[in-house]
This record gives sequence, structure tokens and C-alpha cells, in this order.
Amino acid sequence: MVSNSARPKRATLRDVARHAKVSVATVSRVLNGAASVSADTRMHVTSAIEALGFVPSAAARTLNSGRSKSIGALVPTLDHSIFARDLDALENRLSQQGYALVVAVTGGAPEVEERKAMGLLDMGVDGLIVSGRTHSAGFDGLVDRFQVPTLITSYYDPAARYPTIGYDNASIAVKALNFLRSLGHASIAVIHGPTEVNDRIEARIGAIDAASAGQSVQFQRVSMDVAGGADAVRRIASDRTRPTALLCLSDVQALGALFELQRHGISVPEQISLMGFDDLEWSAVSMPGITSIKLPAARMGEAAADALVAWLNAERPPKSAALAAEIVVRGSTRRLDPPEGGSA
Amino acid sequence: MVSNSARPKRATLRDVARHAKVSVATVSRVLNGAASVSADTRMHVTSAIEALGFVPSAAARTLNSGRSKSIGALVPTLDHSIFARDLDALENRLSQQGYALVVAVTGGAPEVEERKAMGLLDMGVDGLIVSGRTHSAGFDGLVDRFQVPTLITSYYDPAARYPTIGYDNASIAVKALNFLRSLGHASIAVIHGPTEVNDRIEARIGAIDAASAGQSVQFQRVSMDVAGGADAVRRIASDRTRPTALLCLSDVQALGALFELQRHGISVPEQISLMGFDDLEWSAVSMPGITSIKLPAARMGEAAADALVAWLNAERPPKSAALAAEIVVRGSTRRLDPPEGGSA
DNA sequence: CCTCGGTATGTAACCGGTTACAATTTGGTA
DNA sequence: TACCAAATTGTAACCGGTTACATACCGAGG
Repeated sequence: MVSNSARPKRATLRDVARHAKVSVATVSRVLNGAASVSADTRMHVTSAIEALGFVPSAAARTLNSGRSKSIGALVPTLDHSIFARDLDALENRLSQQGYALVVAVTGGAPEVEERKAMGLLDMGVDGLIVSGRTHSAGFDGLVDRFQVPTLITSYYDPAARYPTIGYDNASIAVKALNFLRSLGHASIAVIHGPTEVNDRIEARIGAIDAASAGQSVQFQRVSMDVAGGADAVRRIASDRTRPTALLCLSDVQALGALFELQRHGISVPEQISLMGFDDLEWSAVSMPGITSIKLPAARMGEAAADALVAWLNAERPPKSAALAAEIVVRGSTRRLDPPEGGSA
Repeated sequence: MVSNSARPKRATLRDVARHAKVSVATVSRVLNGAASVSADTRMHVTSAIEALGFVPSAAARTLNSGRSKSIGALVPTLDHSIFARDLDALENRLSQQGYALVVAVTGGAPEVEERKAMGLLDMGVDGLIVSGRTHSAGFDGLVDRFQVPTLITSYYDPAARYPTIGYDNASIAVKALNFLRSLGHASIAVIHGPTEVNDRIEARIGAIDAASAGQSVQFQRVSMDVAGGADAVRRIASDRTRPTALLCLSDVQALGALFELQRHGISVPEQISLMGFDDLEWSAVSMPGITSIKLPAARMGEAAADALVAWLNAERPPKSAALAAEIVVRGSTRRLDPPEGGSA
């Protein structure tokens, strides 16, 4: 148990100066490893610092420099591997560059995002990273007022209000659709989460819808979790004309779908093909493995960190950048047998 | 695209004072809603603030108050639902109380933890939350030097160096073991992740080992992910005398184990019972559902936030608190048939 | 008419660093 | 020995707020 009552106030730079019998400027020089301090005084100062257990105040440094060396991230949730991987990499890269990461969870609600953005800006972050392109007017107003460099991730769109570092959700979704088509699937169910709070999903759906003109593509909107995937299958399983392939816009839903298909005795991929999105870790291990779109979340986190830090240093915004996503083919999808001769 | 070059420096409190033709003190009074400001001047000041787009500097406030209104969390990883749930709740509760959450990921490595702790303290967090009881001497030294309130989570141990808010890992593990025993299982394999970097797992294993004296309990150490669970099953499946139950110390591993058992054609729970830990979301949906220990991660995050904030306000450390964990019984475990008559 | 109590507002010190500029010391040279 | 540049070190202003204390103004009571 740490000692507590009457916490002794920390030593200040002036205390150190007094103790070492030098001026505050000299102490500051030693602290910053600046030039022209004789080895002798440097030693005195160093031992005084040691003796007093001196620790420089971050607030004072920040007040002078005008930079807090911290950046804020607004994410819809932490409890989704794709964001976790992103943030993990982001934090690592930022910490390498001397920045701390302040995290705020929005749950996808615009008003929460605005409130938490206010909190982040109020505490003085040097930059902001948000997920998705769409934000409330209030949010934009805040960014304007605080004049803080702001970056969008998980979404690539060079025309967006802020620089974007992310995926081209639309073309990736079409890529997935075309992959299933190339296997001969013509009746496809797209399983996805809510779109209001998630413009990435919205973009994917929109693109698929546009690309599937005239073909049999149905959309199943469920919750963005394992249970949601199961729900979707429950709805579809009872249909008289079942789709031959399921495209889940998240591997989380794909996992739920896989289990529910098992529960219904529908075998994957023999009776139905299943494809996911994100390439989460279980997709490689599941039985069968789930064909998925591999999104480079970690690379994205790093790229975002680098871009934002560069912006802070260069005083000019980085260019938007798209990250490549690729299809990982596993056992959950198979080529549809051509209609043989035809019972019809 | 936001305007960028030559970012105009933000207005200061003195600018506002000048613009409103009052003193800085008056402006400050208006800002803090303090007493005794005539409605007239208040209005002048307010509109001056509006006109200049004035935003108070967090650094200056912090410098005066000595509190940054931010707390730091050191976690092994973000990419594990149990921490994500914890942090999610933690962030929410903290933000309610006006605190920002600074996250640092350690990967479980003590030297990284120390380095990142230094970073957090250096940036001026008012408090620290760490996972697990065990920390390097360097870490303890830092906490001493900075005199910053520090809380341990995920581990309940009233005798620890810092207050703890978490689970009694040892007794929970024994509870799980006893549950399997009560179903008649005498030969059990415990599947767990690395112990060096994770004292929660270590505590669970130790307790199980002690409680299983003389009985057939084997330990399978694998990686702490889905693939790890699959690995463990791969090792065990080929044994001539297979255990009748698998106890995975994480649901992540349980998921991998479930898939690998399917792959080997071993049915759960008929041929082997499977039990997990954490009660992650898929455990309720999987086929069969996975019996698990439900750890109240979100409640823990909230409790930790409340305890730390109370500490900061009261200047005295909170008492350690244990959170209850309960067994959620699902289809993956079954009562072992009594040895009938006996072929032996 | 003068003092007393309360309200409204201003002045300046202070939080803990950084840094421009001044002052002092040192060493080498004319 | 006098003089100048380089190397050290000190002084004080400044970053942008907060706040103790002083001042100014007001109507009420004596």
C-alpha cells in the first residue's frame, strides 16, 4: 500500500536550482541536454535532481511549447477486433514518436462523438483521429474552432473534409461480391450491421447494391455481433429458395452465421458458401476456415499515426491514402456446380 | 479539407479581456460561472469570447490546479475482448466524471510496461490503472517518484502493493475445476496461455494444481489465442487416454478448441466436455454453447474508475474489492456417465 | 454628511517550466 | 598588458490561465 496522506508536493525546477546553487536556466539546460554546460555543474545539477526526486511538470512544458504531445482517437467501440488491432498499432507507433494516445469511445452515436471530441480537445490533444467519413456539424465546428489536425481512418475518400487513411470500402465490397459470382453464385445474401452509425458498412452496401443490378442479392440487416450473424441465418434458413452464398460484412457475423448453419444442419460449403470481412483470427482456425477479406488494420493504424505526426511537424495536411485489401480464400466457399442438364 | 498553413494562434484570455474592455479576472469569473459579475458585463464578455472563438488552454488550467484530469491505463493488449470490455466501461465512467483515458499497450512485457508507464507519468496523468499484481521494480520506483495513485485490476489481492479491484483468480479457477468434477470428470486437461507475462493465469493454474492433488489434471500451455486452443486439442487428440474434459482458461482458446475438436470428429459434449473462461460473446452462440465463467469485466472497469476518482478526491486510497464471477452452464459440458459395470 | 457592508471589478502575483538577452569568466592574441 | 571572441551562467520576461487582495461604487443607517 502506497503512502498517501498529505502527499508531499513535488520539487520544482527552482528547488533544484537552489539546491544545486545554480540558476533555473542552467537546470533547464541540463534537463534538455542543451549545449554549453560545464561537466562540473552538470554533475551538480544532476545529483540535485536525483536528491530531490525532481520530475518536470508536463503542464508547464505544454504551456510553453503549445504542444501536449498527445493525440485523441474517437472510435465506435473497443470491443471489436478490427478497431483493437487498429488502435493497438496506432498506440505503438505514436508512443514511438513520443505521443500519448487518448481514447474515447462513442458507441457510434453522433452526439456522444461530439461530446467526447469536446472532451479531447478540451484536454488539449494536438491531433484527432476518427473512424469514418461522416460526422455531425457540431463535430466539424469543434475541429474548426480548435484548429486541430484531424484525420479519418477506416475510410478512403480523397474528397472528404479531412484527410483519410483507410480502405476503399465500396470497391472492396464489390471485389467480394465478384469473387462469389466468379464461383458461380447468383443468389447471394449480404449480412450486415446497422448503417446509420457506420458509414463504412453503408458504403459497402451501396456499392454492392449498385454492382448487383438485376441479380438476386438480398440484404439482411442484423446487429453487429456474433448473435447478429446467427439471427440472419435463422431468417434465411427457412426460406424456400435459399441463397447459395452468404456474404457477411464482418467476420464477427460470419462466425455467428457459421454456428447457426451448423445448428440447422446446413453444411458449409457444400450446401451454402460463407464469406466474411476483416479476416479476424478465428477465421483461419474455424471449421471450415472462413474465406474473408483481409483488412490491414494494423498497417492502417501505423499509417495514420505517421500521417498525423507528419502533419503536426510539417504544418500541412497529408494526402489521403488507400490501403489494399485482399481476399483470403479458405474452405467456407466453393464453386457452385453448373446446373447439370436441368431438372427444370 | 481544413485550412492549414500559418495556423492562426488561438485567442487568449487577455485578448478577450481587451476586446470586452474588462480585466482578465472578470473574464475568468465569467468562464467559471463564479459569483458577482453583473449581467451586463457577463454579456459583453460572453460575446467577446464568441467573437474571438476563444478556447481556454488546458495546459494553463492544469498548471494552476495541479490536476490534468486524465488517467492512464496500462493493458497487455487491446485485442482481447476481456480487456476491451473493461476499458470500454472504464472510459465511459471516467469521461462521465470529467476524466480522459490515456491508453498504453504493453504486450505484457515488463520493460515495455515500465517505458510506457514513464510516458504516461511524464505526460502528467493524475492516476494509473494497471492489469495484474506483478510489476517490475522499475515500475514501482516510478510510482513512488511520481506519487501517483495507482490501482490494480483483473486481480483481487488485498495484500498487494496497490489497491486491487478485480477477481479472485485462484478461487474462481477452483470453482471451475470443481464444477467439472461435480459432473464426474476425473481426467481434465487445463489449457492456458503463457504465465510469465500474465499473473492472472498463473494464479489460476497454481490454484488448480493445488486443488487437484492426486487427481489426473494435465496442463497444456499454448498461445493465448484461437490458434492456441486448436494447438492444444491437436496434442491431446492423439493421446491414447484422452481427458474427459477440457478447461480453457480463456474463451478465445475454447473457441479454437471447439473447432479443432470438430475437425477431429470428436463431438462436444458427448465425447468430451469443454469449458471456458471469460464468457465472451460467441460462447452463447456457438454450437454447442460453451460453458464458461462469466467475468464482469464491464463492472470491473466501472468499479476501477469510481475507486480511482474517489481516491483522487479523497486523497486516501480505496479498499481492494473482489468482483463475483459465476458459472454459465451451456451445452458444451455434460455429466459423465458412471462407469457401467465395467469393461475393465 | 459620513461611515459601514456588500457588490462589482481591477491589479498583480503565481503555477513551473523555457528562452532571449545580459553578464561574467576564460583563453588566446596583438 | 590590453582586447576580443567563445564558453558559461544568471536574470527576467513569458506561456495562459487562477485567485488573493485592493479598490471603487452603491444604498442604508446614524
